[in-house]
Amino acid sequence: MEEREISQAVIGRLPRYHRYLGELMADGVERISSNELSKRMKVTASQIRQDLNNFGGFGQQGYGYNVKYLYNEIGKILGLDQIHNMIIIGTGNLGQALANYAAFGDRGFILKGLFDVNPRLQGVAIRGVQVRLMDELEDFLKKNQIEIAVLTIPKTKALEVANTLVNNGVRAIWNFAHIDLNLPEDVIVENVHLSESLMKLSYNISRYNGEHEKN
Amino acid sequence: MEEREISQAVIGRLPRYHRYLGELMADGVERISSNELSKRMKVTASQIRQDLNNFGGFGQQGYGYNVKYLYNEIGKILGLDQIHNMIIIGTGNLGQALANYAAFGDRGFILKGLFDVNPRLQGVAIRGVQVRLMDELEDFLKKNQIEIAVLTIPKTKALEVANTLVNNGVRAIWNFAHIDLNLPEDVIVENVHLSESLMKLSYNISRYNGEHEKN
DNA sequence: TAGATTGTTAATCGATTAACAATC
DNA sequence: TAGATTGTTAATCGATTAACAATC
Repeated sequence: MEEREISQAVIGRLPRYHRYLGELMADGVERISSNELSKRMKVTASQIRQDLNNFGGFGQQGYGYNVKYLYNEIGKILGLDQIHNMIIIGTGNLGQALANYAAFGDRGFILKGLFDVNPRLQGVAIRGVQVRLMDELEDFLKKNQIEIAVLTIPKTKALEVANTLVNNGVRAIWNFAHIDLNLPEDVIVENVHLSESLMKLSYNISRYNGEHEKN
Repeated sequence: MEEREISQAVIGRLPRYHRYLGELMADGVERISSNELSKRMKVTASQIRQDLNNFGGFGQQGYGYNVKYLYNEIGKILGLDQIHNMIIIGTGNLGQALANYAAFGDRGFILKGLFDVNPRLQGVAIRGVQVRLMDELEDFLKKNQIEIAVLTIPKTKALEVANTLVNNGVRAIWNFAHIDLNLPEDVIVENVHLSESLMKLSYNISRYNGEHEKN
């Protein structure tokens, strides 16, 4: 049962395929060839076919791909057909923004709890989920099966909290803290480092200004 | 003056070097070798040296790198020594979260304006910057030199607003809308597609559950 | 059947790693 | 000077693209 790893480069492109296929579906398009999709997405048709064939043959020669079918299949590959129980740690601006982002629920990411250190937030409810204090976290985790935790807290507390999460069964962390969490190998960490994203933007501005000439 | 492009793979790593060097500085570390940094960051020493040497020789044989100097040099490469005037379009939860993120200011990203369609937000101030209605946007852009616009609005309006921005001198867009903005080549777009990030997380959970076996 | 388009193998390209001479 | 470590060239690895036979 030797299984070749699929590269993160490929995985990183799947959500974008999924998005485009969703749009095509909404536009009532029934089928699409790799060539036409390639034009819309500005990637090569070759890459699309290679990427998809990591997971199986979803198309048909001479026809192309059925949009709805491919959309669903990619959804399954991404685990969007499953329910994922989720909590958010840190109910500041960013935590609230994510809590309010209803679209996550549509994709099977169910918000089960909100936590914060600030007692003034205690009992406040966002989308029907009330904010709990951090000292309730461990107990809550023992009583509820939580798969994903969203970390929107300052980096100083992030590692400590992450360890608590992992020790109580959390399998995956969506990390917005500006720190690399060093956790056991089997814990999935997906980082969103906003300041690093802004720095890349900044670099590219300077590049266009010609500030990177070597002399 | 032929200039070889530096790959986005390299650029993508610079902010992380910068972050680690900042931490080393805070810890009072004066110098570091590529080898020791490689252990901390879990990348190869070779990659660190190759990456840095795209921009010049910042180290010294037999000594390593001066932490503070390298931190500053990478900061310059990333354009963090420059002032970048910035506005945020869409003052919902996410827009507010970003507006409140004070650390951006420290790095030279100055919040000059906030805009929203919702009249109830008009005049509300966040960090001393008041929210304006969208119909003031064009006039505001003509009167102020804005380099970066943060787009935290629904995807339906994003492209239209982006065009207005670009037509009025905005050079770079930090795009949080779930859409690919097709803009002129010289406009820098840095996408933060949160739902795609969450899908990657989700894929990796399923992968660990062994749900991706081919049979 | 003829045309279209996939799935897949082979070729190319680029990025990462290894090795080592230069030099502090 | 001897030891350490860079800067840089060469080797390897992996990802992307091209090509085309298989097949709907």
